[in-house]
Amino acid sequence: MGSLADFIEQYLRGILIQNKVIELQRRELAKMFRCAPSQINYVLETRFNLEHGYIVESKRGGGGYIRIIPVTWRSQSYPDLINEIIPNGLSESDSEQLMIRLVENDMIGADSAHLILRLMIDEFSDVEAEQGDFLRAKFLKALLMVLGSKTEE
Amino acid sequence: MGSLADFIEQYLRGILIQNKVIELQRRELAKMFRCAPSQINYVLETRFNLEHGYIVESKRGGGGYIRIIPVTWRSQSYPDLINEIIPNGLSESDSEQLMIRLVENDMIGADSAHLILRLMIDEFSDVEAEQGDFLRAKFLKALLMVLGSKTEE
DNA sequence: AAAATAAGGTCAAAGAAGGTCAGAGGTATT
DNA sequence: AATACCTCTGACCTTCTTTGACCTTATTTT
Repeated sequence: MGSLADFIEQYLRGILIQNKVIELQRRELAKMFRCAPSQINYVLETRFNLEHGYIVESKRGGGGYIRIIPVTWRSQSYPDLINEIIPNGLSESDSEQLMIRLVENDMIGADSAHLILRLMIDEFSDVEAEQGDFLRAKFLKALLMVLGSKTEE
Repeated sequence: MGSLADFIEQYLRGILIQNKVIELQRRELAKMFRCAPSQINYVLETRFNLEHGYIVESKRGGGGYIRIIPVTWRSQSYPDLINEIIPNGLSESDSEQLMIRLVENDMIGADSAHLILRLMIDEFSDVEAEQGDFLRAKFLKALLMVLGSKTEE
């Protein structure tokens, strides 16, 4: 049943109940669980990625660390939803159609939609066609991720 | 935990909250932190360079000193400011530094910054280097335009 | 003016983290 | 049983920090 990865995951989740953010050293954690340091990376990659609602930051060298920051989305599986809705490339006209749908589905306000569409057309117009489509998609995806996160400032 | 460089950085930032400009002696500071004088240069180069928003001046010889001067962005209209701030290309580490400055200048919340940075790295990691830098810059520009418009949903 | 002294600057090398990836070994699915 | 998927490790890589030996510049003393 519980694999080592599962235990490490549980341990980290436990800490996250008490703390808003985790900051730890890969070496130390690996030592604590008597495993290879790269095992920690495995746990982070498979259980604490953005889709799962976590941002992982790290620094190498002396004083290095790994930091885990939870993100809350407006709904569970929000990232999945976005990935479902947005294709890998968006032409200008694709973008327009999609923005209309997003407004209809209450994912963004009408005013924002106009601005976003304008930017998707203007800002990326000087980018080579295929790159542009690609960038538009990436941009919209990321934008929705940010807008959909309950980070509140 | 924090490296020595981090502590020295903290110390200097603390002083900068009280004073508009810092003037200090490398030798003294090194003695205070019991480290090699060149360590001070390291801190200045990595944490108080122009990209981080500081100008460092110094003089050698008797009566020598090191001066740290914070530079602030000229406040202008939002779109102009964005264009002024963001260069044509942003490497991953450029992005990190810039995000820190954006937070320091209250242009975005700290939580959003972490998320945006993660997206800027993840979304373009499979793009060829130079193109990636270019796309990151475009991306951040457009993103700030949307986030900076208070259209409310 | 020359010499001594008092700063700060540079750079390479060692040390201290964390990252990556292929492959071995398990477990589950069909 | 065969295949596919998940876990785990170890060898090797990249990045960040810290120090020390040596260099340059400014001031003060002789």
